[in-house]
Amino acid sequence: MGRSPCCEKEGLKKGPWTPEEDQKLLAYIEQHGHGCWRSLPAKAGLQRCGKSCRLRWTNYLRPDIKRGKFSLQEEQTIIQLHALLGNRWSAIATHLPKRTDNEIKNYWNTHLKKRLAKMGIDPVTHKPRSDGLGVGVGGAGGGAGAAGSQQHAKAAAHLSHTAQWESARLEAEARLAREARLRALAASASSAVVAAPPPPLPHVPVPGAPAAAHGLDSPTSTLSFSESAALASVLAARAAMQPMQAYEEACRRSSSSSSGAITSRSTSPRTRGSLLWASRGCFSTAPA
DNA sequence: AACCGAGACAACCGCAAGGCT
DNA sequence: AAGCCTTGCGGTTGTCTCGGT
Repeated sequence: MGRSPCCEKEGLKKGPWTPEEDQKLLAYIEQHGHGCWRSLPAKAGLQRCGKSCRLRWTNYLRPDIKRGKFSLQEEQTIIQLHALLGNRWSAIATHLPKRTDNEIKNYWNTHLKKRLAKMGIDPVTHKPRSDGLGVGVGGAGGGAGAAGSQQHAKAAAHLSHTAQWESARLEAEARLAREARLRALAASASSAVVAAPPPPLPHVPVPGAPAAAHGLDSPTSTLSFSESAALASVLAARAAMQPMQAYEEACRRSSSSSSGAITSRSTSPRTRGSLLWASRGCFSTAPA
């Protein structure tokens, strides 16, 4: 269980990546694939550690990444999956096409967590806070009274069981899918190296459509469409017990004061630059 | 115009799992 | 079986920008 020594070397650059570095990394991966990350920086002429290169590629440079604000559908998916899986961002990213775990994690920490807290929902347990905030917003039963609380407890027990089962199933499915993908990659590796095709146009999801229905894997996806659909059915069942209407209502209220977007600020300059760069066709498919 | 605090997000750090020798 | 190496993951930090004063 050793630890990667790649970052211990001296003389390696850290901090934000420059466009030149991005270009070098992209060009190298387009031509050769990433191969062994540890040896990549030297081959690509980068003064970075392999880990840094891998992160940059995974979270930023990959051509199959969608950037920009999250849709309401995506937010709901994140919240529901977080309720099921907790902080397992990679598993959550599996069900959000073209989103990276890092992006989802950041979005949760900077937006969703705060908003849920504001609504009186504990972002960790996804249950209404005991301080009385957010009445009628969270909880399966949602109502007051003995019958309501009994129903709530019943539903909570069911959810707990569902979450445990789903968590174990996800792990197994992810493992199987990963193996299948590796086999497929190995089979196609020889024919996918030179002459990368033109970059695909960014996929624009249909608002309101289930993520799985896009038929596309997320950047970190390890599950097939049918597997995603299976989880989607679980989510749908759970959604029936979740106060998502209240959440949507809260979103509408907040969006009316923040220009429709969930964020109070529009796309950041950094993101704007990335989008501009992507739109110029700097991205292209590359063997992973 | 300058300063300051908050928000947003890219990037880093350290740990753990799993493969390979 | 044991140790090393690579990769993946989640938590945290650093940096930049914007809005308010």
